[in-house]
Formats: sequence, structure tokens, C-alpha cells
Amino acid sequence: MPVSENTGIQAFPNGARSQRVHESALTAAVELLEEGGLTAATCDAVSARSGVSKATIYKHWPSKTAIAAEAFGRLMGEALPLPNTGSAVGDLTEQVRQVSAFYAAQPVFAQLLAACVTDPAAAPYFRHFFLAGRREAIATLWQRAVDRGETKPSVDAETATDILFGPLIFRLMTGHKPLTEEEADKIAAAALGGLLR
Amino acid sequence: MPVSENTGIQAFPNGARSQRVHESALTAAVELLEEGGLTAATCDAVSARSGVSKATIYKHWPSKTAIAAEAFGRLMGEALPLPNTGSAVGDLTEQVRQVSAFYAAQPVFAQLLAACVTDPAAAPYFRHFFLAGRREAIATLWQRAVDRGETKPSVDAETATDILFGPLIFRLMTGHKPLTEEEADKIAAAALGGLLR
Amino acid sequence: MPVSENTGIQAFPNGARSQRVHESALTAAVELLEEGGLTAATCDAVSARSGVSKATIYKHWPSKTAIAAEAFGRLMGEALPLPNTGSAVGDLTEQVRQVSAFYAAQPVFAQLLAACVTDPAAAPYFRHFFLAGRREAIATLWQRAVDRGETKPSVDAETATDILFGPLIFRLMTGHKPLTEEEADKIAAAALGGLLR
Amino acid sequence: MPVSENTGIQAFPNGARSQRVHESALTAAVELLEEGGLTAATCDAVSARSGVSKATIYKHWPSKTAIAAEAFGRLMGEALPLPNTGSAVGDLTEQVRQVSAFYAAQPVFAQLLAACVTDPAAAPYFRHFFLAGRREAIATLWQRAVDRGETKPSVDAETATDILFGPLIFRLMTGHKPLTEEEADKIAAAALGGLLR
DNA sequence: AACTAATCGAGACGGTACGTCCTGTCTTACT
DNA sequence: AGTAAGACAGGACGTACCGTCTCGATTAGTT
Repeated sequence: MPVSENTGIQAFPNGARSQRVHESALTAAVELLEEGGLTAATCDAVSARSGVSKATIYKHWPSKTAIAAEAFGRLMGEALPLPNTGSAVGDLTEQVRQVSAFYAAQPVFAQLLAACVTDPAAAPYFRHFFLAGRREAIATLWQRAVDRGETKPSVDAETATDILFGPLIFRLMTGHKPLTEEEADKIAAAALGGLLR
Repeated sequence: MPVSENTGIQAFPNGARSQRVHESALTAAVELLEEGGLTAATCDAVSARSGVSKATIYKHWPSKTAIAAEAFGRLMGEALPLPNTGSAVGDLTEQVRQVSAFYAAQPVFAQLLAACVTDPAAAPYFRHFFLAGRREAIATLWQRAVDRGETKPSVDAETATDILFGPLIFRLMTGHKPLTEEEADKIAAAALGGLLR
Repeated sequence: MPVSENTGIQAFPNGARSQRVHESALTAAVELLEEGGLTAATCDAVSARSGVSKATIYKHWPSKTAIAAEAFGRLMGEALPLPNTGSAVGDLTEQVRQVSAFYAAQPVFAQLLAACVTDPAAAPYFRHFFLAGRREAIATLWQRAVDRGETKPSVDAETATDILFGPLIFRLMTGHKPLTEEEADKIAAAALGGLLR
Repeated sequence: MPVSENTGIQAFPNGARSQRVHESALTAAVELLEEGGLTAATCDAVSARSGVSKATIYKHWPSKTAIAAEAFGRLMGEALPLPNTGSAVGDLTEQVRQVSAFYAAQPVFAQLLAACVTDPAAAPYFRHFFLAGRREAIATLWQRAVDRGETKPSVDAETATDILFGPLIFRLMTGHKPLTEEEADKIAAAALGGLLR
């Protein structure tokens, strides 16, 4: 678990035994998240199920949200494959659709996002173990589009990511409109109008 | 406090006495939010400061988040005036800037948004007493732009709102980038490229 | 549960409901003490068995030792009847024998005494709910002896109590000698030589 | 550290290295006891300060109380010189006074006594390294008195010790009366009335 | 003016998770 | 072997907050 510096991610014991423990706790957390969402992924519950003591858990993670974030990142690691439709519009629209469907299907995502507000120590974990993957995916797609000359030069990948996914998160959090595929398409279309030539 | 049906907002006793009580509780909640954010706006604290008993509070609101949402809506009621620069780009960019600054300055906003995920009963209150005002503002600006023929016909006000503000909320929640004025401008520029002609 | 002032015993809610709760917790504590000694009388255990929440227990008692002390006082309330042999020597010797046997049979006594060292807040409970009864018994016996003119005038009831029971407690705590009836008699005889004419 | 059999005191490695280690741990324990009482003399603390690892400590002593008991015995080894007033009353009264003052001034004594109840494996250490010294002192004084014919023949040194110091310990543990010099004198006077001619 | 509902203030309670603490065991690698 | 270093399980601790509840007091509206 080599973690780069300045990520806000806490160092933890590194021996073989510790790694087994780390693994056990994460596995238990994944199971609990699947069964009962973030609410069920209590520290006590993780400890009870994994056989890892609470004290040890707190040596590996700063809070229960942090374990959940790492567990969720693992749970969803490969869930979203990179689309390859041949055009930037196609790729990015497809990705927005997928992410939209994923968010709608995984209440844990919203719960984690929310929990990170209350529990700032967990936010780096969420960014590192979950968001980073999404942003990298977009960066790849965006680079492809750049190479093909399909993007507006004034826009960078970061901003593009925010504009494509921000609206999904907005809806997810406030629940003012459902996250259907149609809606995802509308958002993608309108957003891409500003990002591509 | 006439509340339309189907909003998910709970009816409560309507006598003169009840209205005083409602008012007292809200006032206390506003003060507590200002002083210590959502964390400080405990049920017990609201009860203690307002002299309204907890039981009564739970007759008027379904949860502590709901009071806080209504209180926050009141607190921020008139904080953001409608810009009028003469052009859609100017108006909307200005509004994005203002909202961005407001979010960055008011941690309570993110806290409330987060709390509504955990506490679904409170979400309607947040939408009704806070978001509704923002969406109306955009609706007005958007209608102006429509009247001037500045908008793309394929985009409606709802989608425009999501695309303009979603990115801000995304950043606010994950904290992966700061909400400076420059960033707000970049987002507004890129987003508006897709929304306006 | 009218408690005189300045005893160090904590006030607690006094309604009918609270009294039921107080009773429930004590009953559970008594059972646990009987089953597994002071070690078993955990706050969590008392809470679980009685159905009284931990938070409530901490409103009624300052610590787990305090509940145990009150429970033990109740448990042993009438265990030791006042002897009446007709003479001070007989009465006091008999009382020393009884107390000695009781201490030896009730490990909880020593455990409580020990716990009060670590947990000073519980000491008043032990004194009030347990020791007070013993000291009163001796005071009664001593007064009888005074009335009969059997005591040395230079000795008061308090000192007599300390000299009669102190040695028992000394042995109980350090375990350097067993608390048999013979030993109790030796102690009583030697001690009473200094107390009576 | 030659320890007779059947004392309940645990054998431990005997090489030169082991003895250095034993010494280091004890020294650290003594310091910690002086600084913060028994509470501060944690296993971890002793380990950290002495550089002796916890595993090693547990090869030399059965529990943390045991180290503390041995350390305390060493700390107080020569603190109480034998009085020599020329009479048994004088000697023993003086000794009671000294011990009383010592108990009152050294909270560690009560803490250790209490800890031995919970931790029976440590009791032999307390008896061996601390109490034994006190009892020997009394035995010496008592023998002097016997030689002078000042004692009652029915009383032995053991019982005398219990009757003289038991009351002090009783007060120390329950705290129902302070351990002032006056009180010590009252106790000594009353107790010695039963022990001497 | 009295009566009867509704409504309220006060605050205790059950439930539940939290994060901390310390003991004694265990592992690993070094001397 | 014996040791240093230190991670680990286990389990109690005492705290915090939520939302429900019980009680007696207060207040409207109704008769």
C-alpha cells in the first residue's frame, strides 16, 4: 500500500501481519457496505466481522468513513470500463451515462461524499481511492480527444471533468431530478457543446 | 407558512401560539448556524436557546436537518441579488461567481447538502427553502436570455442550472480544487459555451 | 432514595420513571455481582441486562463501582443480625466472628474496597450504602457496653470499630493470613483487651 | 535476587544480561511511581523508559502490579527506621505514628494494596518486597518488649501487628476518617491497652 | 365564566456509535 | 537463548446526539 506523500493519507504499520490485518478489515468493510450501505459499515461492525480490534483499525484509518472510502474504491475499482466509440462525443457521452447509472445504483457513493463533509480526515481517502480513478479515466478520454483535435483549446481536462460530472453529483445530492439515462444524455449534450469544437 | 402539497414538507399546528413557537425555534436555529455551523445546531441546543421543547420541535419538523435547512434558507434569503449586466453571458457568469463565493464562504451549505443524504426527510426542506430560490433566480436570468435569443434552443433552464452550478457543488464536496473566482470564471466560460449561441 | 447533603453521593432524577429505572439497574447489578463478582458488574453488562441505557446509568451513578457499592449494600443489608449475648465481650466477639466470616465468603467486599481506591467518586457510595450499616451496628453494641459500664472511658465507638475490624480488613487485603474463626477470635480477644475494662 | 520457594514469586532468567535488564526495569518503575503513582507505572511506560521490551518484562514479573510492588518495596526500603525509646509503649506508638504518616503521604501504598486484590499474582510480591519488612520491624520491637516482660503472654507478634496496623489500613482504604497523628495516637493507645500488660 | 381539548415546557430515557485506553500475548528480526 | 521493538485482540470506558416519551402546566376555543 505505497502511498505518496502529502495525500493526507495516514501511514500505518507495514509488516506482513499488518497487511493481513489491513486486508481483513477492508474485506469486512466491503461486505458491510454491500449489505447495508455506509450506515452498516460501523467501526464496531467492521471490527466484529473482521476480527480486527477497534484500536488497530484506528491505527490504519483515521475514521470509519476512511475505511469505507478505501473499501468502496476497491469495490468499484473496475466497474467502469473505458468506452471507445471513435469520437470524443461518443466516448464522453457514454462515460457520463455509465457514471450516471453507477451513481444512481450505488447509494453508497452519495453517502460517502456526504460523510466526507462531516469527516474531513476521510476526504483524502475518498479522493485517492475513488475519485482519482474516475478523473484518470476522463483524462485519458480527454487526451484522445485532444489528439484528434476535437476539443476547444481553452478547456483543460480538469474543468471538463467538473462540468461533465458536477451536474450528476448535484442531482444526486439534492434529488431534485432523477438520474435517468435521458437526463444524463441531456446533460452530456449540453455540457459537451461548451467543451468540444 | 402555507406549504403546497406533495412537497414532503410536514404540516404542523397552526394556531397563533404555534406560529410564535415556530418562529422562536427558527430564530434560535439561525443564530446557532451562524455561530457554529450545522454541528452546533443540535436539537437540544435549539430547544434550550429558544425555550421551545424538543417534543414541540418534532411536531414542526421531521428532523434537526429540516429546521436547519429552513433556517438556512431564511438566513440566506436575500443574500444574492440578481445581476443585470445586459447580456446573458454577463448575468450568468456573475451569478456563478456569486454563488461560488457564497458556497466557499458558507460551510453550512455543504454541511446541509451532506446531511440531506443521510436524512431524506430533510431534503424537501432544503430544496423548498433554499434551492428553490436559487433555481428561480436562474430561471429569471435564463428567460431574459431566451427573450433576447441568446440561448441554444435545445437547452432548458433546468439543465442550464445543473450545468452551471453542478461543477461548483462537485468541487465543494470533494475539495479537489478550491473555489476561487478564477476557477468560477473558467467553469462559467466553459459551461456557457455549451448553453448559449 | 433521600440522600443527605455533603455525602458525595450524586443527585439523580427523581420521578416515578426514574425510580423504576434506578431499581432495574440495581437489581441487574446485584445479580451480576452474585454471578461473577465485581468484574462481571460492568456498566455495559448492567445496561444490557437491565435495559437501562448506559447514558442513564451515568446520570444516576458516577461510575460502575458506585452502582456496585449500592447494589452490594442492598445485597448484604440484613445479612448480619445484631448479636445479644448479654455481655460486651460476647457481643463484640460474636460480631467480629460474623464479619470475619462474611468478608471471607464475599470476595466482592474486598474488590469493592479496592476499587474505591482507584475510583474516589465511588468511595462515598461504599461508605454510605455498606460501611454505614456496619458502623451503626457497632455503635449500638458499644452503647450497650457503655451503659453497662464495661468499656474503658478513654475509647470511643469509632476507634473501637477501627480496632476491631481493621485487622480483618488488613488480612483480607494482603492475604498474609487466612480469616478463620480461630484467627477472628484471637484478634477479638487481643483487641478487646484494650477496649474494655 | 535469590527468592525462596513457595512464595509465589516467579523465577526468571538469571544471566548477567538478564540481571541488568531486571535492574533497568525496576529503576524505571521506581521513577514512574514517584512521578505519577501506580497509574503512571504502565507496562508500556516502564518498557519505554527502561528500554526493556514488554515481552521481557513479562518474563520477569507476572503482571504490572508485581513490578510496581517490587519497585515500591525498594523505594521505601529504609524509609522507616526502628524507634528505640526504651519502652514497648514508646517504641510501638512511635512506629504506628510513622507508618500512619507514611501511608497518608504515599498514595502508592493504597493503590498497590488495592491492585493486589484484582491481581492475585502480584500479592506475593507486595508481601515479599514490602510487607515483610514492616512485619520484621514489628517482630523486632515485639521481641524487645517480650524480653522486658512488657507484653501479655497470650498475644503473639503477628496478631499484634495486625491489631496495630489494621486500623490504619482500614481508614486508609475507606477514607472515613483522616490519618492524622492524633488519630494514630488514639489508635495506638487503645490497641496497646490490649496487647501489653 | 367555566370547561375541555389541544398544545406546550421540561427533561428523562433507550439506543447506538464513537474514539480512547491498557493489558498481556504474539511476531519478527537482531545479538 | 534471550532480547528489542512494537503490533495486535479484547473489552470496558465514558460521551454525544437523536428522536420518543411522560408529566404536569398553559392556553385557546366552546358551551
